[in-house]
Amino acid sequence: MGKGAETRERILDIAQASVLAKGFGATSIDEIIAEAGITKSGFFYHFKDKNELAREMLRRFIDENDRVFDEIFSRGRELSDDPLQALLISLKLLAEVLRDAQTQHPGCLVASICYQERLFDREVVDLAKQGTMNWNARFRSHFAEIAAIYPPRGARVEDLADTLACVIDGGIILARLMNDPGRLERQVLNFRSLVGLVFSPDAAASKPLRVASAA
Amino acid sequence: MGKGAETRERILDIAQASVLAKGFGATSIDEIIAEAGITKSGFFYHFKDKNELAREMLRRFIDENDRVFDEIFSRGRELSDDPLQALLISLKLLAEVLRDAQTQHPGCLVASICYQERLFDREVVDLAKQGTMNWNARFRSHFAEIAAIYPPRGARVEDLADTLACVIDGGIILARLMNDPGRLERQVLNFRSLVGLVFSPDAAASKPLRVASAA
DNA sequence: CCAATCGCTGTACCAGCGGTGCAGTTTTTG
DNA sequence: CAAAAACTGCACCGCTGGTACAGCGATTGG
Repeated sequence: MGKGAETRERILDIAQASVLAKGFGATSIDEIIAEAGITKSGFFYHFKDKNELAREMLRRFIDENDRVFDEIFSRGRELSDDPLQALLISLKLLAEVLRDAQTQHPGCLVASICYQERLFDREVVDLAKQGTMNWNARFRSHFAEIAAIYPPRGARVEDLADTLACVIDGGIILARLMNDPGRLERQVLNFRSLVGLVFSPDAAASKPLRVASAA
Repeated sequence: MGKGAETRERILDIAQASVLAKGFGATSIDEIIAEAGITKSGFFYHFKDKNELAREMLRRFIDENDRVFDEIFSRGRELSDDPLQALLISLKLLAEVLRDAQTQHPGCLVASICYQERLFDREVVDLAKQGTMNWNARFRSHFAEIAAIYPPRGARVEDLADTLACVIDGGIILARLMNDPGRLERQVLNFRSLVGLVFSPDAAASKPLRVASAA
């Protein structure tokens, strides 16, 4: 890596940490260059404006995210031949990864961008959109594969992939707002249980210990 | 309503529309006062700073939200004595309201604030937190009531309330990002199906028409 | 070895933003 | 009719993203 690329990466690292901690709008260029030990001219040599910074950050973030997810879901496949079991394993791994990642930086750039749409240009928004579509497609095909074996009950399989995206994005918001990192993990695990319920071969799979109360 | 309160409300209306459309950071005071037909001094006569504007906006928003939700969930109770049926009815109504409200204002202020935390002071964040806690408490007690009659299967009842919040917040993000308003409604309806599954008195309740495929 | 490119620095400047201070004026109301 | 409320007008501040451009040392391909 040449010296230029090195500085560029350093800028992106600093910016990403700041954006995830306090949002894009609250992250000033002056702040970034101070921490990076460069001048304003130096910054604009690498990025023509703040939009380009956002775009490159998002690209990196999505790539890294895809890498982690690929690992999690191929690991699930490794550990079980059954697609349902594989998914349930992967969801457990996902919950753990999200729990641990939270101490590092508890935010989702995509959602952050979504809520400040007008600050960004089309390219940035499209990138966020594409990233979300890719990751939903992954789940949709996984669910379709499972549904071919275990007839789903109750829920619409096509919407389950979106539900997972919602649970993660919503979980991040909840965990942040409530200052309770465990909430995100619990939500993913709860989703996992629901998936198990939807595709359970028979109702007996999770028969509860009959509650001795009303009705 | 005196003239002062009238102007104040007008400012809040304009600000809210702008914030929901393009985010808090992208909403400038100059813009608001231009549309309201007042001067900058006039604005600061009503609100000492942008934080106070955010706070009052949020207060109004949460109150209005609570009002709508109260109506939806009391309507559910009216239409059925059974708490599970009441909730399922309410969730259908909720899905419809969210679908229709989206053309009006397609955002959730609370999440918007969460993602720009550092722009706001403690008071604003606490207000958002309190609002979310109140609305989750509502669902938690509703679910507890149902669980006392219908033993839940699979999912943890304590987390289901959070899941609904996640589905709504996440659904808003997804609908915005994908420019597909229907997604939010589908997600709430899907959640409704999952609730039905968790609390269904017996497995037969939603037996699917057996798929003639693999396995 | 030298010239060109790379990777910056330094300086000067711009408009828009949130915000302050304060004196003065109109409008409302008890 | 006077006091209080609801503003206006203007000057000014620091920070922000962003532009323009001249220059300078290190690296590198011909």
